Formats: sequence, structure tokens, C-alpha cells
Amino acid sequence: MNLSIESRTRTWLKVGTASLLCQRAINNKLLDLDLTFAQHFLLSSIEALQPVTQAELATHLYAVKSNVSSLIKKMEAKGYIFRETEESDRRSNHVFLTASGKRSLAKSKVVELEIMELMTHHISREEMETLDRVMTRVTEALMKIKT
Amino acid sequence: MNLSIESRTRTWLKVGTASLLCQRAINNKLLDLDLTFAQHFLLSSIEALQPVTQAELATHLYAVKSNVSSLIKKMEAKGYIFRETEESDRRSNHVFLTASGKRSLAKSKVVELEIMELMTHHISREEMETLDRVMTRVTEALMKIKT
DNA sequence: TCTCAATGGTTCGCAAGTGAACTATTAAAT
DNA sequence: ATTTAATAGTTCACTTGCGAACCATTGAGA
Repeated sequence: MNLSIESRTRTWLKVGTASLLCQRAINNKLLDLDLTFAQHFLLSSIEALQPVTQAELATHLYAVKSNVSSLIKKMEAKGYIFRETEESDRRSNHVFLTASGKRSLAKSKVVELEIMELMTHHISREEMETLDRVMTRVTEALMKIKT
Repeated sequence: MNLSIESRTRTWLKVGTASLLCQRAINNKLLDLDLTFAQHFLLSSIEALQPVTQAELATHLYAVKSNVSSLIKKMEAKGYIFRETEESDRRSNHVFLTASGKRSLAKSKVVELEIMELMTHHISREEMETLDRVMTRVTEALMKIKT
């Protein structure tokens, strides 16, 4: 006998709740650094993918290009990143961290790891592996219907 | 040997992604009904808890009261809900679904179940139980540090 | 009784996220 | 070579979500 769809829905709602609370906790912890979770995640992605275009960032963040555009603009105003027009394709920009951006990111990474540690240290290795497997599967299923 | 914190962080990011994509998929499906996921979830909670005050809704939705306030206002303008001042405590309102609200909710519930079915039918019973257990644990841990 | 704290709601300013309409540049098609 | 389609980014209007300041009502304590 399988689980009812109602029961599965209730469980999935808990996933959303946990995810929301986690993001909120990180946001609170980041207040001192004058960064939000979205901004931290943007900086972190730029560091990981450098050099990277805005379109690539949008894909990586599962975000919409207009969203990336305004985030980038704000972080550029704060002096954390800078852009260079890609010469081989003058439509796109390459985004880089400034020295100041790197310093801020180093701090926000510590905060992120603190929360992650606090959140996940009661999750066993087996549970973690299940989470990873299931979330990958669900994400793929949802990407398909995006069309 | 335990999993590294970096590996656990990567896994948790996938949870956020899956949750985000799911919400987006429901939002897309709800466009026809002129409802958003937040609005559907509000109506659904009102139905489940009726009669319910805005403060109770905020708790149930893990939201902030100002957020509930503006959602309620919008749904009232659409004619989906109505409010009555609670006589025993004239500070609080009781919120109810109108007939039109009930009809819309019935439709949006179908949409929600469709997405949930599509998303979860590749998740086994054991995996579902793990998800439920882990998310409950994480939510409790995060609620504690909210202070 | 009077004061003062706590609680329920509203409003405001802001961040973030979405889709649509737009410009500019590049690639493809005939 | 010229038209046409696709791609990268920006801007706009809108919804959601948060925190802070505020008002009204209630309850508790001196």
C-alpha cells in the first residue's frame, strides 16, 4: 500500500517550511555584514564560476535574468563586483569579484557554514544521501515540465 | 567518517532548489485561476482552521503578521474571504471563506495535487518517511534559534 | 483605579523575484 | 547582402516577504 497523495503533500510542505526557515536564519545572521542570502549566494556563485556571464549566473541560480540584473546592479553599487563587456560577444558581460567583494564573501561563507552545521549535524549520513538523491530526482522532474 | 560540511551544504542547497521550482510550477499552473501559491495556501489554511484569527494564520503559515495582513486584504478585495471582529476580544478578526472563495479553493486544490503527484510519485515510501522525519527535526532546530 | 506591558492589526519602506516589453548584438537563412 | 530569428541585458509593474513604527484593545499590578 502506497502513501496517499495528501500525506505526501503534507510532507512536501514541510520541506518548503524547513527551506524557508533556513533561508531566514541565514538572512538574520548576515544582517551585520550588510548582505542578504540572495546576495551572498550571488557572490558565492560568481567566485565559483569566474569568469561568468549574467546569463550563466541566472541558470546556475535557477533565477530569471531580470532578477540577476537587478542583484548585479546592487552589488556593483556596493563595490563588491565589476563587469567587463565580453569582446568576442559584445552582448554579454563577464562578472568579477572586487577585493572588497572577496572579503565580504569570506565572512558570509563562515556564517553560512555555521547555520548549515547547526542545521545538518543531526542528520545522519544515510539521511543526507537520501535527501540528495530525492532532491536531484525532483528537480529534474520539475525542470522537464518547465518547457 | 562523516560527510563534510561542504557536502552537506551542497545537499541542502538542492533542497532549496527543489522547493523553489515546485512553488514556481504551482504558481504557473494557478495562473488561469487568478491565484498565486501564497494565496492558495492562505485559502487552504483558512478552510482547515476556520474560524481563525490573522495571528493564528501567521503562526500556521510561518509568516509575519504584516504579510498576512496584506494577503488577507487582497483576498478580501477579490471577494474570496470576509472578516468579523471577534466580540470577546475586539482586537482580533475571525476570517472566513466566502462561497466564491470556496469554489476557487476547490479548483486550486486540484492543481496543487496534480503537481504534488507529478513531483512525488517517483519518491518511495521509505524516502518519503525519511524526508518527513528530517524536515521535522530541522524545522524544530531552526525554530529554537529564532528566539 | 490608573498605569504599563502585551497582543492583534495596519501601514510603510525596502529586498527579491517574476513576466513582459524593450534595445543591442550576433547568427542563420535565403 | 538583407532579412529574420535568437540571445544578453535592462527596465517596468506587480506580488511576496520582512521589520519597524504605529494604533486600539486587553490584562495585570501597584
